[in-house]
Amino acid sequence: MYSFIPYVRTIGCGRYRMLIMCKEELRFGKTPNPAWPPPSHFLPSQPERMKDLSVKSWSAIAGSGPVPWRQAPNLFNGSNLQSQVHQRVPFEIGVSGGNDRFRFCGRLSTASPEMKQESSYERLVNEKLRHGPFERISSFETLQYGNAGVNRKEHLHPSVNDFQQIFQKKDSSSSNLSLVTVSSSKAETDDTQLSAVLSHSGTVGNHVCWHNGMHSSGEAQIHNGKTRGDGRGRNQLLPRYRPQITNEELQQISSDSKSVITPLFEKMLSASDAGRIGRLVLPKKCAEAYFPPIAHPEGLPLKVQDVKGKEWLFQYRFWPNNNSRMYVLEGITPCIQAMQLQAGDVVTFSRLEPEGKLVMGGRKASVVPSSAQGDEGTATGRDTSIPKDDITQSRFGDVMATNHHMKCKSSQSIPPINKTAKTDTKSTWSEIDKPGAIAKEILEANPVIHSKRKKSSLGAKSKRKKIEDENMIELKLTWNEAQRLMRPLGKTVPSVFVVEGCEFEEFEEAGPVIGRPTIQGIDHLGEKIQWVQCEDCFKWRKVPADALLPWNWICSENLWDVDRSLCSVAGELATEQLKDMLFPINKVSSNKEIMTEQDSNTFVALEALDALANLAIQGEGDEDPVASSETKTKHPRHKIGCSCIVCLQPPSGKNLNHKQSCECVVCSSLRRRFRTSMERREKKQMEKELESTSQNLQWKQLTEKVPDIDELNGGKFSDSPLKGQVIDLNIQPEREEESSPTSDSGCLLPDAEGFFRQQTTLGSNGKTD
DNA sequence: AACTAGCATGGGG
DNA sequence: ACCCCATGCTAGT
Repeated sequence: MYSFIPYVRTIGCGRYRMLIMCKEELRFGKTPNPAWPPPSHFLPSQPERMKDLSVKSWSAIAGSGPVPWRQAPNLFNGSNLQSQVHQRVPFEIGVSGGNDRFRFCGRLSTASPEMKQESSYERLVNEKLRHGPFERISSFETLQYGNAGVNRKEHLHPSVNDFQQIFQKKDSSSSNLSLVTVSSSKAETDDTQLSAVLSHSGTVGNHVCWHNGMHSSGEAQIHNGKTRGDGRGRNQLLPRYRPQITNEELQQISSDSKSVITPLFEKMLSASDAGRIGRLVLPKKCAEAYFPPIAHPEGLPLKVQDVKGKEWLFQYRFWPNNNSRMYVLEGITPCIQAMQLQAGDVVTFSRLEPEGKLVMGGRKASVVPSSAQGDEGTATGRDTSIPKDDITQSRFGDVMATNHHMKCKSSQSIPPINKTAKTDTKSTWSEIDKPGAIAKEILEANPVIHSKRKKSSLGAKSKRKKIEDENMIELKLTWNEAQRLMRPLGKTVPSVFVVEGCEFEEFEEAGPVIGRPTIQGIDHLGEKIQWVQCEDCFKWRKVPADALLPWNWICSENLWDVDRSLCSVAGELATEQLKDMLFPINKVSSNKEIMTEQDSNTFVALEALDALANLAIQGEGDEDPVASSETKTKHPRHKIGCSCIVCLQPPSGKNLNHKQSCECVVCSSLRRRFRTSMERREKKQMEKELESTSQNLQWKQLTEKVPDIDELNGGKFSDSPLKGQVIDLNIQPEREEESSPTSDSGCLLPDAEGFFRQQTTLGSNGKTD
């Protein structure tokens, strides 16, 4: 089996978790697939349920045709269905059965010569594929039409009956591939064009793959007299919008056996989508393809049914934006809430046939389409590494493929290839993630991963977010680097608990996620080494620079210096040397304080605190309230001075584990930090005060010389408070002072206090000794 | 002041 | 260079 199962664990550190992959596997993943896996790899044995599905999909296609927008008019309250030409986007359906896999490139709504045309994209793909084992992939014209009894001319105007007849004629036992193409134009009625590319393989166990296709014919939607196509061509939905409705979802939606579901598109909810504003930004292409055409920004009320059958009324509209449009669905909050969706989750839009109802579904980000979990190896002709920096993309491209086999492996479902062409990093989740663990992980992390764009924003919030994201990346890398530490250490058996549906492995004894902090250094030979402190004896030992040490590293684990593998052996690092290493810059000032081992611990603690404060485990309050962190750390086996993340986690505010006089590592470090921040704050405040005083003086002198504004206005406003305000708002220095110090020191203090109070509970008034 | 509607911005594809 | 779209911003309510 074409397996690609990286080592993945959900690592819990409070509410944070981590995806870790084995380096080997990552390497493997990054390696461009030298050859396309044999077709069989892409076509696993078809689960029985897929047969049903294929039938369903098939009938859906036959029955209604994959019209982009076919919602019954009564579904929108507004009856002002524009009569403008509204280009319907064709739906392509491919069928693969057995080892055959076909790809249909044609756009049958257009004249036949165009069927032969491949988009450059398709060409690219074909070129690529033709050199691989996929030579079998058929170009459109090689497929047979004969059985269907539809000649090319007829393609343009078949009736639904044609469809049905075609399918009735289809010998389902035949292993031949039949292709039915239908393009229906009913311009005389509603200008609706119907087009579809259908294919069917009679092979037992075949399945219908489908995806939404769009015309590449150059026909474009027209609105406001403008062409609605974009420069890039509208022949494909972005992969991230391709529907990946799971079988379960499909079944849920089409609980009525007579109804069939046509997945249209889906979208991951952004923060603003899921926000209180209740506006879902619709992908333009999807909106134009599948929603009713709207000519005016006010748009239309749109009835959408949720999977439970409940109907919602949204306002489907657009905003003019840069000579374009932004389509939004307004009033979605109740629906989103009802579906318990949030940012990062996915909303899906489907059409219920034959009613033509729009159906909106939701998928929690933490839910992996079940078929993606089990149907490994159904990959399309795609390559096999994870674009590390584009997991979402990968996920979308790939889960789709494994997802109920509904997507045709056609030109348009191959963006991952395209991606590959660019990045050479490729993978399918199915290949990677047999149990779906990765996908799950990724999906869970999606809000973060998917926030590329969020980073782009320039607002303060976004900047903050960006910083946070960057920090996360940094941490991630660090953790990736330390992945070996993340593995269960020897005999350690983690206890597993579940938080918000996510499994965490808690290493009660083997420690949490971060390895033993070390100090990088250079030994007398000039070689890079690192110093590590024994957890038991606190002596510093020299280990190779590349040694990755468990958090609870002790002397006996000193494999590199057997002579110093006992705690009883003296350390080779003098306190003074250590101090130099720790505080190289503050060498002079540090003379004031004698560096003690406690201090070094504090330093480590500080560093770790800084880096990991946000990661600190939240779990608190369930500890023995009597126990003091001085005598008992969160880890039973840990001792004072342990700088592991768990031990560093200060006691909660609820448990007064620390007294004001507490001298433990954490308390003293926090005390020191607080002192520093206080000093800094006072200094800043003094500076500000000085500055403002001088500015005040200057201002006074100025205003004394400048004629009064009242005088200029004939004294009309001499008593007006506006006078002061106008001045105030524009130049009065106090204004600036008001904001600046507040944001500066003013914030610092509460922060420090809050932090201090919350983290150390050294006193309810936040005072320090 | 809080909320809403809709435009503007700008990073990224 | 152009377009998309997430989200900021702000006038209006």
